[in-house]
Amino acid sequence: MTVTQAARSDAMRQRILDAAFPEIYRNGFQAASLNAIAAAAGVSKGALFHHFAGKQALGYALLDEVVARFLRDRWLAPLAQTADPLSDIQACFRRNIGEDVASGSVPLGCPLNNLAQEMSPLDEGFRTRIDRLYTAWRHDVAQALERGQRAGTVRGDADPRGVATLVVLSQMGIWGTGKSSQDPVLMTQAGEALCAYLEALRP
Amino acid sequence: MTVTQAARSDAMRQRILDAAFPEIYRNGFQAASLNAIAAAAGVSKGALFHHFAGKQALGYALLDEVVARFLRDRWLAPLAQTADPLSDIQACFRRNIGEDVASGSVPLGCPLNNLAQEMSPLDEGFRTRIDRLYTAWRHDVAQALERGQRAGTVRGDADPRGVATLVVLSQMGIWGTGKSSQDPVLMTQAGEALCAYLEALRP
Amino acid sequence: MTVTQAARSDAMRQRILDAAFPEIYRNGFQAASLNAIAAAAGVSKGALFHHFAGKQALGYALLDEVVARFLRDRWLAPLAQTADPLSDIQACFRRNIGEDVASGSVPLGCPLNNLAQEMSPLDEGFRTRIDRLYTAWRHDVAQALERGQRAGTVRGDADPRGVATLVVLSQMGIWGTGKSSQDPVLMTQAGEALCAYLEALRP
Amino acid sequence: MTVTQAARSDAMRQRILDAAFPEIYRNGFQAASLNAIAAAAGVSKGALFHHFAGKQALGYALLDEVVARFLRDRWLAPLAQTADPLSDIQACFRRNIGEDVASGSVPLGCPLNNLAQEMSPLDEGFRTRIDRLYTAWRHDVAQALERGQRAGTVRGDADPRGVATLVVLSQMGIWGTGKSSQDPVLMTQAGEALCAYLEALRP
DNA sequence: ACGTGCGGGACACCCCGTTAGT
DNA sequence: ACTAACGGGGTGTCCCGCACGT
Repeated sequence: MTVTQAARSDAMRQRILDAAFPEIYRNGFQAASLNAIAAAAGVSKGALFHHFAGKQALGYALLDEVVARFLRDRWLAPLAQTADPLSDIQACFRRNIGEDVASGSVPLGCPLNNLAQEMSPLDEGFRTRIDRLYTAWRHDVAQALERGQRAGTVRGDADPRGVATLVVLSQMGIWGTGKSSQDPVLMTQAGEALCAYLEALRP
Repeated sequence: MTVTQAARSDAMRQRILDAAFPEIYRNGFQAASLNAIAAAAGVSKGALFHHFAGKQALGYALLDEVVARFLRDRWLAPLAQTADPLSDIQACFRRNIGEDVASGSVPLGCPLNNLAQEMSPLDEGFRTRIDRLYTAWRHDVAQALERGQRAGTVRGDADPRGVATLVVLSQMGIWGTGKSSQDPVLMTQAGEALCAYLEALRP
Repeated sequence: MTVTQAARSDAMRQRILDAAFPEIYRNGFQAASLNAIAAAAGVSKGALFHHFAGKQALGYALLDEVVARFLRDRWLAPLAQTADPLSDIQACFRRNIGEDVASGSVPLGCPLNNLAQEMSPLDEGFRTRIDRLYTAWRHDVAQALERGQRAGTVRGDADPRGVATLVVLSQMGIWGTGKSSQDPVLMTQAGEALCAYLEALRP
Repeated sequence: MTVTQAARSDAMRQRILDAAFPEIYRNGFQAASLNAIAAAAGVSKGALFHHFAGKQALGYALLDEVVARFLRDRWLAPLAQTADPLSDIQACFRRNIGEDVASGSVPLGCPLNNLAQEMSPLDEGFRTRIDRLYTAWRHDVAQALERGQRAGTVRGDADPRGVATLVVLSQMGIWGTGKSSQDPVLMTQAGEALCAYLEALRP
């Protein structure tokens, strides 16, 4: 009983977020329509407004909850405790590129990068949240590389933070390339170019 | 008479494009307002629709003319006939990053990349034009690298196309990083990470 | 020919104002619906937006044009050149009260006073325009009284500006009384109380 | 227990009314937001609807309780048993005008008059309640004047009801004038014009 | 070639009220 | 007695594009 009301509310909130994600992912934040999101979620606009103070708040929640989880699952978790970060980073890129290519759908790029490019200069709240995610990303990659250096799987003279910056930056570029080229070969080739660079960091 | 009329017409067309560029650069294509563009150009909306069939056509023309020229001047021309491409690419990145950092304004990223991220998945005409520009970019960089290999300034075992892909992709990533971090240091650091990578390609 | 376009435009603008007046008169400015106004005028909302930058601008124009003319015709013109202002002011009150009572419709009060009560504290632009009208009103009444003093129809020891203030203030109060009482007798009695006061100002 | 519960309930009801008064006073009844009122009262909307059947009922209660008390304290009580009504009415106007002027805040007029102007033509329930208050007001002033006539402080040939009507009507007008002019001098001058009129009613 | 008037539609916002639950 | 989730509707704004007319 006590669980019913609160649980139903959270479920509806989640339904809205789940419906908002693809809508915003496809059309961008500004062009996304709250009407469409509400319709996709099977929710009235009143309910949407009840759960989120406005479009901005919905976008913030999307970043803080959905996109952050997306990032954690796809990019951060695989490196959490690795002793051979170069291999795991390479694997991570190859796997994610492979999945995107295999899905065959129109390449929509990286959800986080999409929001970053569109909203960072327009809304400080967005920018802060996005920057926090990218900073965490770079931090985790750098930490993994340091662990690799201690484990002897990464050259000691490599600069973990510089490499981490380039890895994350390359992720942006690779998916951006895929988006405008719609060419799986080119995207794969871009990924391999990065992997080759990483290969050179082995002892 | 005839030449005057035609010249005036072209000038007005150019005024519209020049006004459209910052408007679209700042707000994105979809969020940009034709009213605002016409007002900024000091032109009636009738004139705008006379010169361009619609918003889409204006965007296409912007890409084909303004953005293409922008790309040529800032990134392609410096590599046109170089015999030491690595140095020139490094210089190019450092100069462009330096200018952006020095300008001190809110970082709006790369105009071409902005349109690529926003419009590539939504409009095939945009995607084609954008892809054409990026392909040319990669091609010119690859050619410059080959020239460097022949001149002995680039290691012979480097893959010109792979490196070119990574160079262009890094440009996307560096400016994307700058946009969401608003951190000149980070952006500079990212540029240096790329320069270090290029340094390793010298014989 | 040359007159056609501009004339049609002005006619439509006037249609909108004419439709806006009763809508705002009845419901107040804030509660008035632009949808309803556009529908009553037989005009699309796009056209409405073309002629007036927004609801506020429509309200301003209504004050500056329609209400100002209303005031001039009903209250200012009759006193324009009178030499016996007390009689003319009394006649003016009696006539206007009589018309309102005879119309039999629900008493909606004075359009200017309605806007004054609602919008003066909320919007400085409204307040300024309203104050300008009331100031002109008081000024014209005071001038008429001075003319009467020179003509010997008004006691010389009367204070024209003080009396004018009370006359205008009474107009507000009389129509306010009529609105809430919906009692023609009471409204007439209020008018007569003012007339009696004015009567005491004769030499 | 029972008394505690009932007392708490009444206290909450009062909190709502106390929060509703300024909100409606400032924005008008129609533009006032129940959400804002509930928030200002620190009460959930459910509680609000528990105590009042709807917005209308809340408005009625506000008139019947808060505004009526306001009227009684500021305007009726001072005349309750006076034998020199003219002086007391003058004093009442001067004090109330003085307080409003001294407060220095944006002049929001008379709460009762505000509701009268806005709601009288729109809602019969409002109109009835407002009319009742104004009728009582006029009645009390007339009675005080009659008392003055009997006490010899008011001329015997004055018409108590006519004068009372003009007094109340002037109150409306004076505060209306203050609202749109935002000019303390003008408001004071208006009050003095009324006081001068009353002065002429002394024997 | 260029300007104006105008149309239809979509947008985010947010309101008031009810119902299911505590 | 009181709360929170939720529904449906209406708001002002403003956009893009067309059809005139100059």
